[in-house]
Amino acid sequence: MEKVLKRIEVTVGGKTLTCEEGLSLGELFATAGIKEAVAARVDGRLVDLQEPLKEGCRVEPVFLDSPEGLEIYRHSTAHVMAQAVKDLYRDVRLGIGPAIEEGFYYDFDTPHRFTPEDLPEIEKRMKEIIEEDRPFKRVVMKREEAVRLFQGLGEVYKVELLEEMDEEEVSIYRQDGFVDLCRGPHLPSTGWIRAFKLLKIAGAYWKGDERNRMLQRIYGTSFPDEGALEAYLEHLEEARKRDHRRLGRELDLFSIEEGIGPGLVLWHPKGALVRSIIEDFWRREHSRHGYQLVYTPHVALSDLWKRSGHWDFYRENLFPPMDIEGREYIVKPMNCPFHIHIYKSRLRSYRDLPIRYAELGTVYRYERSGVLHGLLRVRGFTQDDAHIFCRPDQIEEEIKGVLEFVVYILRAFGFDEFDIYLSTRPEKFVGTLDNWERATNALASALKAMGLPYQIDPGEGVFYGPKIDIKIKDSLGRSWQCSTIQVDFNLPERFGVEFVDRDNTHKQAIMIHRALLGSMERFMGCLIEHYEGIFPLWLAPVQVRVLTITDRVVDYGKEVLQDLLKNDIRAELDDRNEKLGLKIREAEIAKVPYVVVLGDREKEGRTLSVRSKRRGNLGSMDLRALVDLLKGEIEGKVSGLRSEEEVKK
RNA sequence: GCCGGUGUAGCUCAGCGGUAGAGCAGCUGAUUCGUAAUCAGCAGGUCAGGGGUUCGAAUCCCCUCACCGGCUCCA
Repeated sequence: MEKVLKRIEVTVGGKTLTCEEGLSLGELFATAGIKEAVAARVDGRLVDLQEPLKEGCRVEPVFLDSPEGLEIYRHSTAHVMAQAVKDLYRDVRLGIGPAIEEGFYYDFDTPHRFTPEDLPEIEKRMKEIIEEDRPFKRVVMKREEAVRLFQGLGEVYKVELLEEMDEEEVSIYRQDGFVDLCRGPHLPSTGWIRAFKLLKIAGAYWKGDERNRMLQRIYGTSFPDEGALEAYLEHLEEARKRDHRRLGRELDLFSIEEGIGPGLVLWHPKGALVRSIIEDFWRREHSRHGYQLVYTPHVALSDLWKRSGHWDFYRENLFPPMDIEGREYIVKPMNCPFHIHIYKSRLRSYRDLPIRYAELGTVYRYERSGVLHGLLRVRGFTQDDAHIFCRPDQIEEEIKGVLEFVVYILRAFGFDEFDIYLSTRPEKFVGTLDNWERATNALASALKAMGLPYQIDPGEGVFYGPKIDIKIKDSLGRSWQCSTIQVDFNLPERFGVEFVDRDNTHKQAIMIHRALLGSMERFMGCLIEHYEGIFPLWLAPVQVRVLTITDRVVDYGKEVLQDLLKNDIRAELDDRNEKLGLKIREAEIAKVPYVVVLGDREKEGRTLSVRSKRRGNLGSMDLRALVDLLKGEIEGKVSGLRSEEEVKK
């Protein structure tokens, strides 16, 4: 008897089509003329192209140029890598192997210690697997069945994952003899993978918990074509060239010396100059924005830290106490208790609030040795700290003020893109639910009122209160966490931070911690990479270098130098008897934004030949014209990151 | 702290059981030069530190320290 195929209706990309029941999504796309789809979205759910169609579903193709498509592609590459590793080495047990932002990784537990030399071998095997074009086959089974399957394979980590799942049914994927527990979807077959590269080997705790066994992780990435992969590798190279540790040494900005100690920064004159310019700007803006500047000591009695709770909650980050005349002192890990004491040094009226204390406070924290990283993670650093004491009814207004301020400050450094996160109450917390809710709402409504888009990070708040974190995107599109705004219910309680209200009763004040730049160290590290070491003129440690061509013009060079200095331009003179080409080259390498070239012609006509680092030879002009040009650029805090128009404006 | 890797001249690196090398930087001298490297000479190292194996160790082994890539944590 002839089988009659039922016709069903489906919606594809908004259009309704009729087709045979049992047709796969891949076949459907083929008949509909949709090419290059790697998977499909059916009623909002991502599925394989092999899946058969169901009556009345809504289907959208997923392409490689979408984030989901690329993720599927990379996830499939991870599976191929895992197969290659299992093919090449014995006793390999699989951890997890997801796609990540710029590629993928897979964790393995094996007696074999992976070395960088293994990567080409694994890549070679991967290429073979891709060449063989094995289909990724999805199989749905009962969870117990999957447990038995993976137990039989000795895949203890997969079994552990399965045992933690609630689902009755799970899916596994097979290609060749390789089996993996996986939600999917995947590419139709291994042959779809075109360009990939394995990048690095690292240790990683099982489930990210340091109490667990450490697995070996291999990172890799894959792209739709070789060109995109090449571009990505160039991007990595570009980032390497901008590494602030490298530029810090090359530009003589700072160093971290073995004889001083890990995570302790020496600021060399040029780095210190840039830092002091930022600090001057910071102080001036804080005064203008209603903050009062304070200074506080670097050490204090340990009793202070016991009262603040740091002794209990923050012990692993404290430098050990020191005994002075029988009393215990601690090097400060934070500035807040000092600011609280200044607040408490007299009675405060509700009329006095808000009170805002700001300090570039240098703190010391013991950071585990493995986490230190250039200027970005150190043991001694200066926070651009401030604490706002206010009444509960002032929270939202204060938060708005801080948000406005932070955006203003960050923009001055050429950061225009932000990712903002609102972190809510964690499991362990102090304070009342009511307070948490009020403060969280105040943070959210301040963000809304400012029109700043944000994401919620549920449960990621600090134990003492909710917070807003602002991540900046640098010129390479990388994210850096610097700014943070935190409401604190803990310290006002512990220290009895109060004000006398209108009704003559004492009420607890609200305390807000905030840092705009985060720390001078981290912010400078970030700035160096953001600017590629080419500081905008207002920050450049040397703004102009005057170059003489012959000894005959040294006296004119000295005169020009003095004129520039008199006009508050940071200038230096290179009057060595060297060829101009060499002097220009050295100025370029030192990333000096402007050079002034002086020869017999300039001396004769009392002019300057000006060359810009970013724009090349600007030709001849007189001193006044140069100073005006420089002043304009300095005043406008022109960053040069947005190219010509900004400079010409 | 954990996993892996790396420590050789100020910097970047070669040498990987048999007397420590190069380029750049530095110093000295010559050169007076027009928009990214003038030439020559000189000097510079307990091969991270300590211990071991060996007739002999920068090289092989062990320990410590620092750094690098990750994990965990974080301004």
